[in-house]
Amino acid sequence: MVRAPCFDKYGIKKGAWCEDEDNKLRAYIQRYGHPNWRELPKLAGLSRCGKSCRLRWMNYLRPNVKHGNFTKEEEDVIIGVHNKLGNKWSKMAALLPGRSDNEIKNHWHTHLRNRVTKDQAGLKNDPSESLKHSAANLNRCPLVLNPNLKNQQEVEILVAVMSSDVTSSSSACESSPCSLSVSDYGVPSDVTAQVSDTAGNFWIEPFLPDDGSIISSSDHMFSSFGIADDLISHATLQGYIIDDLPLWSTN
DNA sequence: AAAGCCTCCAACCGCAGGGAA
DNA sequence: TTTCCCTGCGGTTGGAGGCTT
Repeated sequence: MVRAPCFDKYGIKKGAWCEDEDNKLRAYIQRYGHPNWRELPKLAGLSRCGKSCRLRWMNYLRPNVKHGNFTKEEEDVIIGVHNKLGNKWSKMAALLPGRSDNEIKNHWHTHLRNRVTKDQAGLKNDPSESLKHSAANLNRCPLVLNPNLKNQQEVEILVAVMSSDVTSSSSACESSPCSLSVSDYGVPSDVTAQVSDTAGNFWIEPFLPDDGSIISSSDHMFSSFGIADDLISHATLQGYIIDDLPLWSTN
């Protein structure tokens, strides 16, 4: 189910990755990080283009990346966000720790699109029912219900804002959800300061992971939490990074 | 058994945005 | 201000494996 390996006219390898290549890429990134994807393949001894390396890392080799079946809860999140924002796979990936945008996109096209089309066909006789249905999808999100979640209130706010009309989100951002300070969410100020330092170093220095999980989360959250950028403060999100917990458990 | 069709997902491609020079 | 470079995003494709006839 993968493309057959081949070489282009510049000697760049394309197609499926072999285990040896994976090991080289993983080892290099774990040791030096990825300050420059373009240079990385040369330095790591890979006959690949930088883009290909990045993709392989983000979709497959990254620590904590999840493979296999999507849970009902994950699917509900995807459907809910898709209802609100359309094909914003990276936004969905930001809300589903461990899932890549590519995987979400594939899952949508192969499983969810048809399901949603069917649902909507069943609801189209009553447009108001359709709206209720999409809101219900979001409100069923496990991140609201997960009892283990530490920053429950923050997530509730995120979901509440997402559930509101997108067209009003800019004005809404000027009101309470976006203007709330870190302390408003119950994140200790000393911890926040700690994280801010870490975040600052993150941009300057190549990361040198202890266990990989930290990399995963900070990389994930800082680089792609576009929805949160729009709707809630970064400071709020940093709470998740400290804990390095998934937003919800998937069993 | 085998030929043709379908499904699914890893990987590729092109473009847009942001930052540096 | 403009140009160049790099990264990330989203659409699309290739092809292995499963299914149907």
